[in-house]
Amino acid sequence: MKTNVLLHRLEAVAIPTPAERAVLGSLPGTEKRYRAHDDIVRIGDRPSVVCLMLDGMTARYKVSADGKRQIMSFHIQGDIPDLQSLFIDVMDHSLAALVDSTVLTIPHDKMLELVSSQPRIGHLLWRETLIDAALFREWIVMRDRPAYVRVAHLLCEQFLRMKAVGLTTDNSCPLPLTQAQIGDALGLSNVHVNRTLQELRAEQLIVLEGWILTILNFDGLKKAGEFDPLYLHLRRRP
Amino acid sequence: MKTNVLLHRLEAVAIPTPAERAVLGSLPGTEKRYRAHDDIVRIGDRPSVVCLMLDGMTARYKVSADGKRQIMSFHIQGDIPDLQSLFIDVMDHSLAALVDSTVLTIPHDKMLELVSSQPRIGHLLWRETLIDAALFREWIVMRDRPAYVRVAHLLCEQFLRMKAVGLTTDNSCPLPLTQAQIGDALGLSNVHVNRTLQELRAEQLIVLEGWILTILNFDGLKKAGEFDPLYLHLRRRP
DNA sequence: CGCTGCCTTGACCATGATCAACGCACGTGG
DNA sequence: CCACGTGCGTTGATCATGGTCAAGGCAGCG
Repeated sequence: MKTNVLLHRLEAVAIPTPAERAVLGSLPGTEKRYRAHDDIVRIGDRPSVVCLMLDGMTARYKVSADGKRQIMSFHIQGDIPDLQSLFIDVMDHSLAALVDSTVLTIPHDKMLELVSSQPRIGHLLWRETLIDAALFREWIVMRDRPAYVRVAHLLCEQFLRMKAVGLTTDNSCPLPLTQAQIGDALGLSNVHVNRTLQELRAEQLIVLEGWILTILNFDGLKKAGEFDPLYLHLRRRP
Repeated sequence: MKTNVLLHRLEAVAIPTPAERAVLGSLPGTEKRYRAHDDIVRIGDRPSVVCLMLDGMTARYKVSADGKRQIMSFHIQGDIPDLQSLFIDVMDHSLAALVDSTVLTIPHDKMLELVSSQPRIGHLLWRETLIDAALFREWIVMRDRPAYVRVAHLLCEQFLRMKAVGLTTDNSCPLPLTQAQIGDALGLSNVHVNRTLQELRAEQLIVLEGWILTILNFDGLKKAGEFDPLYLHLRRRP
């Protein structure tokens, strides 16, 4: 079932009933593949589907007045980056694949049926969008910290989000981002990202090469990034 | 009816049915007053109510590692700044009154009854939280622009949000913020906010005195702030 | 073999922080 | 009614974080 990634996501918070599982499992959708750098949705679009990420990595972004790309969030499997389009007609930002990625596009009307017939799933999806917002808030705050803190913080966040969906092995996770893309997300130049990563490497906190991040000292990295995972709301089901 | 401000907010998007109006009107809540600087909810709290703002101005904030207050959003009448607590148990930030403010606290269970019995209202409230998120995204992007742009942008945003709830008169709106608070929101020092405001005044774009903002040249201010209101999703009902 | 994309390094520079001080309005108490 | 304190706005001087520009290296790929 392609919607397993979604089921898995929701299961972290509440145990689905058999009925809910059935409805989720029968959600119709079309699998689509995008190449790195492809736009999936563009600012100004009025989508009639949402995208459930199955594989790869995408980013929401805007282009600011001086032409710089500003990344506002990264998305991995189980995320529905454009869920907002269910209730807000016009996209106020774009969504692009950063590496080759697979998404399941699900028509708005099917999603609306889902949240109407299964209100609890609706609430869990609502919750997901609220956590999105929590990440945005954290990113606002982090923009005021020095580059060293910002980079360390981002690495902590990415690792824990990867871990939550089972994409980590030991202390490693995929991180298919160029230093320029990290810069676009943190508001730093690629040059400065490079220098900051070197610092973190020199301190034996991380290894980052070939799209793989390995965290050698998570406590150290957390301290470097002033990182408190509270805002991720990763709490497992009580 | 104290929930009129909420009804008014939702009416901007969809015409409520008589049943919906009735349910909204009978929402039970307790009016509470806060003085300037009071915390309404604190990071780490597990609220059992949400706060519908009736009057005044509040801000969500966190305190970063070096002790600086980081404001992430401003809230005015009709907003429910802590609506997220309906679905996320622990607060990941605090909410404070910036001036003397009045809120209506509504128990979670009443809100849950509301969104269950009136799904369309639920969807409109969901939409409100999605617009919140859109503002957060915009703030992330703006953090990369120079101080002059950031300040102009914030003034545009505040004016339009005030206008949407009917708090403007001609080209003026209340703006009960100290320059230090503006700085906390924009990631600028109070000193630099001061200098930037002087620039905007010198260019005959604004008058800002005694908590009242007057926009002398809205087009000019929009240009200065690289401001495009798309992200506010202020569209009136079609 | 020669692109092209990405990482790396060095030199210089600007935006905005910090520190310090002062003015001014307002409120409070003697 | 005046003295004082406090909060806020204003100004000047200095400094640092991180941007920009420029160049080179290296690996993968057509």
